[in-house]
Amino acid sequence: MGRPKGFSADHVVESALEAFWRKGYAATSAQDLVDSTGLGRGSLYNAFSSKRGLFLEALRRYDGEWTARQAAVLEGDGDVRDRVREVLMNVVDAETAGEAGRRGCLAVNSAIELAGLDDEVTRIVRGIFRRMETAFREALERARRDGGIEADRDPGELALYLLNSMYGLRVLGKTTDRAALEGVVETVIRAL
Amino acid sequence: MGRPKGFSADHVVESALEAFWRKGYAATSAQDLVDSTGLGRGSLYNAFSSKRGLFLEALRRYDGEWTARQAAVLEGDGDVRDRVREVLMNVVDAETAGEAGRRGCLAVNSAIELAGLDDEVTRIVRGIFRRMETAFREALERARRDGGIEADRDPGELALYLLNSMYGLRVLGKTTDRAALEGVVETVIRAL
DNA sequence: CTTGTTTTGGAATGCTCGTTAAACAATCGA
DNA sequence: TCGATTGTTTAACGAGCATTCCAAAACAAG
Repeated sequence: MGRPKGFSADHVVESALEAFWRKGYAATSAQDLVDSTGLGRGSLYNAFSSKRGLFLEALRRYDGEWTARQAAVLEGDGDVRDRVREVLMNVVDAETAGEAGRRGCLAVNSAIELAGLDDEVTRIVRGIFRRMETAFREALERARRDGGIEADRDPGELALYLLNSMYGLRVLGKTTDRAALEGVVETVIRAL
Repeated sequence: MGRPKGFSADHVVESALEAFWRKGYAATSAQDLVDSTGLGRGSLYNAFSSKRGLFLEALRRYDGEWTARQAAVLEGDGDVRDRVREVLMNVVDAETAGEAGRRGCLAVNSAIELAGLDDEVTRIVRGIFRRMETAFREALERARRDGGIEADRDPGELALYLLNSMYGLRVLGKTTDRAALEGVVETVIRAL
């Protein structure tokens, strides 16, 4: 009953995600969201209850898309080093993609801007970090059983090490050229 | 000539630095700066020309203090791994310092929030990154001459690797407990 | 068609933002 | 002592903020 919505909530969240990703939470205004989603203010506030509500939705969407895709790479078959390289090179690619590049990772950006200041954001970000850490760890555990890495290495410690390196790339990616980032990726993998 | 200033510019920049460090650039208001520095608005805008001007000053101060201190550790004597460990553990200490902790690194925070959006900020941040990278590289070059690390390693590549790891710690530090961060530090150093 | 319900677009709200203006206070050289 | 100069204080500014409200519009059910 009632008038049907004239927009797809998925598409709106996607547009909002783009805006928040590019400028951060505080610097993205309600007007920016109106412009980027194409909705009127009323519709926006009717569908999502506030700017923060829309942001949380966008952050969850980011988790469901980008994080899921990266985790899936680690769940695939093949040498663990190759899979880790693919994940890290996906980051390098994203950061050096020209027009759409240098946006960082929304989870990292949000951790820097809002962790410790907004509990729900902190919770979601922690979830994203943990999800990637688990994906790394499970890939390393499988590799250890298959002889892909030596038996005396600790998959848990190495997983956190890889997570640390990956998020380091998101920071260095802001100012560093592609060749240098590729060098870092190789050095990181050599330690496995 | 004229009325003398009733405040120390150094102290004001220091207070502003604390405020920007805790909440970021956009989320720190002019009122926040008035409160944290104790100056009136007029005096603030008379001494520094704008919120952005004060922020740039704070960022330069951060470079002159924290970055300089970390670089100095790398210039000291002793095993290069011990010196690198000290630098990385300084980061872990800062992130897990309770009340004053989890603020991240102002250069990293600013890179995430403003790199690519503000040219002068980008320039300063790039300078800070380069300064730390150089400090790492020179320490590694000395170690390679002294036999501290093997002769076939590339100090330039390793320096960027360490920079990457250090800034990764600033991200993970937002949500990760101390023991895990210490584990990362050891894994990073083992790769040297 | 009417009635009930929901969405829509945009004007309007109160508030806070970064910044400026102006009157007043403190110091200096003469 | 007095004018020139600079710092301080506070009120005020226009702009933009997130959010709310409301009348018109679009549907479903009866």
